[in-house]
Amino acid sequence: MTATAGPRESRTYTITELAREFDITPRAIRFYEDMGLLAPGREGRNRVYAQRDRTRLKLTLRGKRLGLSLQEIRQLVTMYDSQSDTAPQLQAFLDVLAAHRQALERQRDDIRVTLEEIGQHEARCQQLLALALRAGH
Amino acid sequence: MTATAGPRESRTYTITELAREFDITPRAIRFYEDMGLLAPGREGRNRVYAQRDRTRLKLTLRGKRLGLSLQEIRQLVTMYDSQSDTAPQLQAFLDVLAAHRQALERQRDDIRVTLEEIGQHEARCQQLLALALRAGH
DNA sequence: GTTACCATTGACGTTGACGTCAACTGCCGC
DNA sequence: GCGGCAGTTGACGTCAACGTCAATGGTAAC
Repeated sequence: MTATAGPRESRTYTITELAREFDITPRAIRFYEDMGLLAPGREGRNRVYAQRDRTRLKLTLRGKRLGLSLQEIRQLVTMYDSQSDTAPQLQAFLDVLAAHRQALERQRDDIRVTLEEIGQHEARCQQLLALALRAGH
Repeated sequence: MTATAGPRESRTYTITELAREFDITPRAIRFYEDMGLLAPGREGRNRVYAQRDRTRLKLTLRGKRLGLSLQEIRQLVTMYDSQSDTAPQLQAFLDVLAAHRQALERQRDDIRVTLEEIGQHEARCQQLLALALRAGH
């Protein structure tokens, strides 16, 4: 079996591989682990990251880009992973999801408005630039 | 003139008024001033905020919700305000705008993806919740 | 005129998210 | 068997964004 090691055989990653891929430092990745966001396997003392860890790291960085704190990200990621089954748990999960949905929708509106404003500024700048070039000519 | 003081007569605001309106502390508003984001007038020692200041504060908070640092916000706001007129200035402004547009579009995509995921989780939770309630009955 | 209440100005404290540095280990090539 | 290099674990430093506290000042109410 496993002749020549197929391509989707659950690749693993080293810490610097992930660091380079996502353009962060190994220190940051270890810090995320301290914060409970990652739990990679070990090979001796060294960390080995599976696809699952890589995905969680990706989610973490996306959360950061959205302005979430690491604690909030941990809440979300662990809730995503853990299988809740009792009704109160599920309801609590739904509440958290609704809150995040609301925050994201507000943020989406902020972005929409800001993009519109940027468009206006760009148009105005283009006009002024054309004028300046014609005058400078 | 100015009988009964018309409504859009360039109202001014006190610091706590703005703080309450935007649900932040006066301390934060003063801090934004220290960072060069606001420059309210004075009446004796006390700060008086005009519409212009209120707008800048609004922009600041929106920038914060989008994850910008106060320094980045200052760059943007002061560029918005200052009238550039030379061609290099205008070009630099356009470059900054383009960079921010790109960042915002990426963020918008992040939000879109995250909202989709939240929707999936919500649907799954609803199903499980229905099951749990039926079982618990 | 004195109490009560905002507002202001420092100065220092705090929290989150890492950076930096030191001391060590394990492995690889020669 | 020895550099060299990646990785690890603490411990401490740092920076942004405020919070908190003390001392002071104006002013409106009583």
